[in-house]
Amino acid sequence: MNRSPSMFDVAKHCGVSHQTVSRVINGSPNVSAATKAKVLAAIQELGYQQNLAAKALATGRTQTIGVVSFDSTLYGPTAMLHSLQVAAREHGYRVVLNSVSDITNAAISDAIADLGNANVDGILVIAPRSAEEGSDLALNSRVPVVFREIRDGEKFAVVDIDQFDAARRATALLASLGHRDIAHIAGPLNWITATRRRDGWAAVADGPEASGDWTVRSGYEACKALIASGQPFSAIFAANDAMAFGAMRALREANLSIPDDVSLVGFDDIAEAEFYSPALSTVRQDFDTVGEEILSRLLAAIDTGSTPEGSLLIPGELVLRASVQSAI
Amino acid sequence: MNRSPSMFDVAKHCGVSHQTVSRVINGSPNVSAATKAKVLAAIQELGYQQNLAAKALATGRTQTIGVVSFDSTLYGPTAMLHSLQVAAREHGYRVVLNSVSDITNAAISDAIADLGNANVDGILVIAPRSAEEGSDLALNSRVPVVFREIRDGEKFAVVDIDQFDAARRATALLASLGHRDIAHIAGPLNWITATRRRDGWAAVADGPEASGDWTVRSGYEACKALIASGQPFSAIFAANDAMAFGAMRALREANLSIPDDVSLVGFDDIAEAEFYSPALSTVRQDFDTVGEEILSRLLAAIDTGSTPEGSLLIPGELVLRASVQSAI
DNA sequence: ATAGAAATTGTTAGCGATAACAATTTGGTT
DNA sequence: AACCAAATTGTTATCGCTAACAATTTCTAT
Repeated sequence: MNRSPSMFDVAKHCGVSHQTVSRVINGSPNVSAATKAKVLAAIQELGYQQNLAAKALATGRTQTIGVVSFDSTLYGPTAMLHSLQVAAREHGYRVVLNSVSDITNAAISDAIADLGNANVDGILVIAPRSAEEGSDLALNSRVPVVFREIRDGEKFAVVDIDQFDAARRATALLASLGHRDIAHIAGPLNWITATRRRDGWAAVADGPEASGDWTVRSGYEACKALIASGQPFSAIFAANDAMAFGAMRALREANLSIPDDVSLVGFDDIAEAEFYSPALSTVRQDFDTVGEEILSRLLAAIDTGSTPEGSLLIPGELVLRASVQSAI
Repeated sequence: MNRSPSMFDVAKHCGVSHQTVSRVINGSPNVSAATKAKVLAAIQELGYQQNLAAKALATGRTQTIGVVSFDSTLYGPTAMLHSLQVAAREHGYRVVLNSVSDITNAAISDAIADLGNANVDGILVIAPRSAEEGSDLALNSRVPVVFREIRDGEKFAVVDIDQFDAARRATALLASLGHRDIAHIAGPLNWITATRRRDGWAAVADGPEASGDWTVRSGYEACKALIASGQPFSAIFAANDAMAFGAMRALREANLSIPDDVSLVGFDDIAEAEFYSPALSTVRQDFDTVGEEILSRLLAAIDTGSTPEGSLLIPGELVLRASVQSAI
């Protein structure tokens, strides 16, 4: 079992110094074409691969960013991670994942700390944040951190879709169609995202409210509860498409037609939404832009050695489909 | 800008040698309780964090596995990655992601090579594999690699759901209900998974066939094509739930009732499937088990320094719901 | 031809940890 | 009290790379 060749092996193999090999690998301009070719050939021949640990130790950089994600197959976290990966690869950065299975501040702090000594150059927290009171998020990271979501009052750098505004506009759309009683199926209210969307709804509408946990089933149950409550409503704004889909089933079972009896709006614009019956009106979130922006803020902080600051809110995009109708 | 404290700083701070600090950190049994406490206090006070790059350089281990995943929000890859992360964390391993955006052998080879010099202890390829002819997958990795899917003829270690068998059983179920003409909506046939499921269907049934790209829309189009072809069928086996959902819409538009006119079976058992109208019969894949098995094979190879070998096929689980009915 | 500048190469010293071994302290027996 | 073994600590070399500087070669202009 012979160990992998090092720079010295390559250097010896073609009669130069290891530093010259290093120069070739790192694209230094001051290497003659002849030696460069020689070195490259030796690298090829020996199957040399750079040892990143050694490089990291020498430079203090790893070209790796840590990502704190949420361990689930929910659409939001999944799509966000996907977009981020694409952005990271484009910028030549690797991604180390550290997902939390619950979104408490304690769990997220732990994840950040763990990534901190995994020698990443910076950290991106794309996991949803908890709305529950309790301990603050202790951020004693030596590397810059950018969030996708922060609590009111926190001063960390953040890039997100403007959840409140998007929800407000979605609800306002229903109101503008003449709906007076607009119900809401909220997400789990220990998620900040869920509270933002709820608040956006509440800023415009007044109507019955129930909450689920983002799943289809919970949307179904929540909608049944809304119906059973006896409170009138002619429209529902659901905090995500999956729950809206569950609501569709509940409405159908109650012999309520969409959109004739009840207009319905979701949130996310998942691929299926267009194919629901009827096609679902919803809010599209541009995760690609969020990914690019959040990463570029982090990279800027890494390069300048500064602490990332400021917040960027990207508007959601209303997508109008057959599930809404004028109330008149 | 003072650099992070090193072991030497901690050692000096409490008057021991750096090696003793190392022993405390790595839980060596031969440290007196008194010094241990002293060191721990100093670590706390200085906010010392271990430098993983240095540790990796010294030990040759990183406690990190590389994962080659597929860059998408499709259910399969997403769920697989999720399960894997959970398993990795349980075993104390970090995950470095390197996703490919196309599944050619070339792209996957590159991703493996890149992870290879990212100093990972082992590599897991959970990305779907391409069925297209062409260059073989060159596996010149210095660390062990386990796959989630291999081509016939490849001799790499592999752990997967038995796609062929699951598809065969799903189709056989329809046949046992008296269906003679069972159509198939295949996935993209440049995916091995799609060919396996198609082959499983073809092993039992004979009927019209169309193929999509896993999306709802493509299932809708494929089903319309099946209907337009005029060939008779009383059941459809779709290669995933999303396409089955698209097919539902096409059937409804053609005034065909499910399951009275056409029985329908999908594949994946996504959360929504139970709430389709009618609820969709499908095949559930136990990704958690795949994740655990694939990881434990890799870790075994890492520990023993051996090359991983052998294959494990985990059966899919048929889930029977309202979308199928006897043909009689 | 030759000095001086520019380009190219080589040498040495860390980065922060572990491994292997050496040195010291502690404890138990006679 | 003296001695040996066991437990605890310290010392030095090393992992593979880059940074900083030193040395050499090559070119250009007189």
